[in-house]
Amino acid sequence: MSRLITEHIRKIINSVLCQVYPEWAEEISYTVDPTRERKHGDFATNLAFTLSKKLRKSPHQIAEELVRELSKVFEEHTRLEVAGRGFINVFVEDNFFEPFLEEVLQEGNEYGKIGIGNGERVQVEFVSVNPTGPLHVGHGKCAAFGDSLAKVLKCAGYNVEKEYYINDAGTQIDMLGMSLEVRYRELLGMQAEIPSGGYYGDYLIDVARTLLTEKGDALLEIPEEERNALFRQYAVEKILSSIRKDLEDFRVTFDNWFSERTLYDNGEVEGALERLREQRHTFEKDGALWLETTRWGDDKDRVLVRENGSPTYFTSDIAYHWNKWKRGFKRVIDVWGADHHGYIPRMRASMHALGLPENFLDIYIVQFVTLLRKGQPERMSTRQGEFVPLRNLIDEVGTDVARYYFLMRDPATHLEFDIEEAKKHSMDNPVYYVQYAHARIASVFREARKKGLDPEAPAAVQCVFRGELEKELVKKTVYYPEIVRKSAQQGQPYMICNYLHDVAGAFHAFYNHHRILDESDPELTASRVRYCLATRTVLRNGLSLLGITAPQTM
RNA sequence: GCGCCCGUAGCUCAACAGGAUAGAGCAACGGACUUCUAAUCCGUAGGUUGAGGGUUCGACUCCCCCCGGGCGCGCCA
Repeated sequence: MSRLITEHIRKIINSVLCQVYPEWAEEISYTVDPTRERKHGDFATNLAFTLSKKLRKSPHQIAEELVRELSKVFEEHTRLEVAGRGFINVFVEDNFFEPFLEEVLQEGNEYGKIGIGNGERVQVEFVSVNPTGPLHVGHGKCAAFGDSLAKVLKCAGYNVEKEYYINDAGTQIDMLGMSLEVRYRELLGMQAEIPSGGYYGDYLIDVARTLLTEKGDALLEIPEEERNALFRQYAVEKILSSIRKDLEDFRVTFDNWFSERTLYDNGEVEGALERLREQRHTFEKDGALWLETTRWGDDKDRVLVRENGSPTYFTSDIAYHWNKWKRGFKRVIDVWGADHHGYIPRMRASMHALGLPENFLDIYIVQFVTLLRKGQPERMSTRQGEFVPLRNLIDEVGTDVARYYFLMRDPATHLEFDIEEAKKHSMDNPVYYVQYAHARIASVFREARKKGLDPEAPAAVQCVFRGELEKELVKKTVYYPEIVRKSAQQGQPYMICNYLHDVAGAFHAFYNHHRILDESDPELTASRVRYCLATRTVLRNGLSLLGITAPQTM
């Protein structure tokens, strides 16, 4: 388990706090952050400001008192000062970082794992695209986000399961089956028209073709009900397997694929309705059964069972989440496309209606992607058949680039993805910037081995920085566990991207100004190789959280 | 009309639970390869954080109002 460097400082401060202001030590909240500017030291805390509210004394005065006490407790190689209106700045000697640097090297691939999740069971459900057509680029953004979020949470100590919910029931699937049948008829030379609301995409022609070769040309003679089921099932099966293939090539995997139909087959939809009735949150009106979602802030109440007796999609979704709860998840995360955000209030309301804890369901909304090509935006919509399949993007820019671009921003914001820019192998491309740093380290290590050095061997050297660039690099490197924590707490993998870009920048600067392998100075070489080793570890581990490769050469 | 998201340098975005003089990259301009990969580095320039109020020691960050953009408001899924 990796240590957080600011936690280390915080512990020291807390111990003093307990002595000086025991009455506030518990409840006071304050920050310990690395500073932006060199003259403010290495870390700074706003403790005096937050205390000043409680103590009704000036921050500056409090800071001075605290510094007097803190100086007694801090190690010798730290210096404290009061700055500005009451900031406490902490200056540390180089070897302050030594144990943290050593930890990176010791933990290797495990570095960055922290325990804030306490092994709590969390489920991340994402993509869950209807098996009615291929994945498009927007789905790709959801896929990259959900997959990476799950990895980050796992790294933070949660027990995470990834799940794909297959909407294999309902009218859309009926439409799909009918559309496939139309394509099948066309192949047999018959006239047929795709029903309105059906699926026009060419992919169904391909499916019809394999259906024809696999099952022959006599399918239309089967009685209607059985035939419909056959076309439905066949279409879902084929499309789902192509979705799986796309996801696999995008390095997105799931622990579980959950079928909506099983909820009906196992009576769980009925069970959920039963539960809602027990909780007395349903009522009948106009021949339908309703859930009083307005009670928890929804705009209007929602229908659970239609006048014709069939449950709505909403109902099976409630049953699905009830099922998640019964499976023992303490917290579930849903990742939805932006077009579903109007669905949030009723979903939250239904969780209340079931009697589930307030924080059980977490919903992330992923905004759309605008794909640009030479300034020309390309829209996507599954129905019209004019969409950009994720497959095309993977083929064109590759999985690494696509994933990075999807992950580098808050998913709640619109993303402009310029394909031409992304294809450039240049500094326009942040993916390569990060990967290049990793490849450079690999290259240095190859060179070292040629010279008979083993860069991976433990070296008996201490942190003594020759210049700010070395210190900056090490400081950033050992900050990695904090980034994992923040990223997990806020559910934001983009923080990993920003951080890695930052580390890569620190490395490139270091690399350009310092000779790493210096035969005239073995000790210097040894310590610089250590910095490289630590940097490589962090780059590699961070990239793996993003599902992006860390290349040896470029 | 109502609800949610967004608005920061010319462009794309940061700013980590309210902290110090708002930072990067791209684009522009000027420099650095007899050396471990120049897909790199160093420097210059670029801002009333959409507008206006409020909260306080302190606001890009929180509250109110307005402007602009996106999305959603089915007994569809």
